[in-house]
Amino acid sequence: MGDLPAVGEGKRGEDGHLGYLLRQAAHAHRQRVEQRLGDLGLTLPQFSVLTMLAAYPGHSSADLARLALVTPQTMSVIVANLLKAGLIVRTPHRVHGRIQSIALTDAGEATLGDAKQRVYALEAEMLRDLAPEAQAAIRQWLTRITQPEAA
Amino acid sequence: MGDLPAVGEGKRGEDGHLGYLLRQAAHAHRQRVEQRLGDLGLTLPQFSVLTMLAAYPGHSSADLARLALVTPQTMSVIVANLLKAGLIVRTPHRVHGRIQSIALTDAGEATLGDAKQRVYALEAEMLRDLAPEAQAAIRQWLTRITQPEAA
DNA sequence: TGCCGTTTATCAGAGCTCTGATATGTTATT
DNA sequence: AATAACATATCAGAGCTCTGATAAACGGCA
Repeated sequence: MGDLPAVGEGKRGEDGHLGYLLRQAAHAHRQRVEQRLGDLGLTLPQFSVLTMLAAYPGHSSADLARLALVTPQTMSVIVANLLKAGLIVRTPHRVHGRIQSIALTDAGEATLGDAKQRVYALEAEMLRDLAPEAQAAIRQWLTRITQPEAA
Repeated sequence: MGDLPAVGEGKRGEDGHLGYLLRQAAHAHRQRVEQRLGDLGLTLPQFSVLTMLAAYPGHSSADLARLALVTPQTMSVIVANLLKAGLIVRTPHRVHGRIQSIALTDAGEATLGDAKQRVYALEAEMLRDLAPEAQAAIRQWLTRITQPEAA
């Protein structure tokens, strides 16, 4: 029944299917991030949401969902867990009675500051020894296939 | 409180963080695949497992977990759902009393054949109009950051 | 032979993600 | 003013993914 190939060999390497490579790369990165964020009790999606809130404060869960390209239900779960951890607070919107504006707490700011250093160091590692043209090609491609029209 | 950027603009585009771009690209691809596989009732992880079993038949759930870079528990869930759908079967290993060898059923083969055409067409779309050097750079990078040493 | 470490499989609990459905509040149309 | 359309939030159910713990079967070594 044949032996199994090692990571990076044959179909598990550069000859593999792009979807497979893409999934594994994203997965490996997430694992590395959450390993380094373990003692902060922060997941990668949670880190993303905190980062978004720091850049665009006062927005709603629905806004964040659009920003992260996830459904409102998904964002609702992440927001609930951040609330439970005391890293964000929700206040009723002044004008719109249904909207809940979200902002970072002091604890949220502090945790985000800690986490950013670690995550950004990891990102620099990913690009180490990469030619500028290669970096540009990768960024362009990732951006392109994220667009709905790339279908 | 400022407006939100559109997909592909500012931090949501080529200037964004790599981890963010990587996550969104993998996510967008998965969504597109599962949309096209919807009538087969197949998810992307399930498709991956069927493909692996076609290439390396007779292996165990633990083998598949190593192949897909996921934990045995995760693979156990996927295998259970494929069993429930009748796309795979498990038989006790001849020599080793604990191992369960897994193989595709006829239904599994047929479903995989259907799915492959759609998924591969999607992959070709992702690479359309891409220079060979850019393709190579992307494949190399994805392979590299999947390796544990890329940390 | 008997114990120890490894491998396989599985149970429990948690977070992220989806689709589908429902309730409520806002805005536009008639 | 009443209705329709839209946005926000939430509940329910499902699949994927993890960590941690447990049990069973195999292999090697004292």
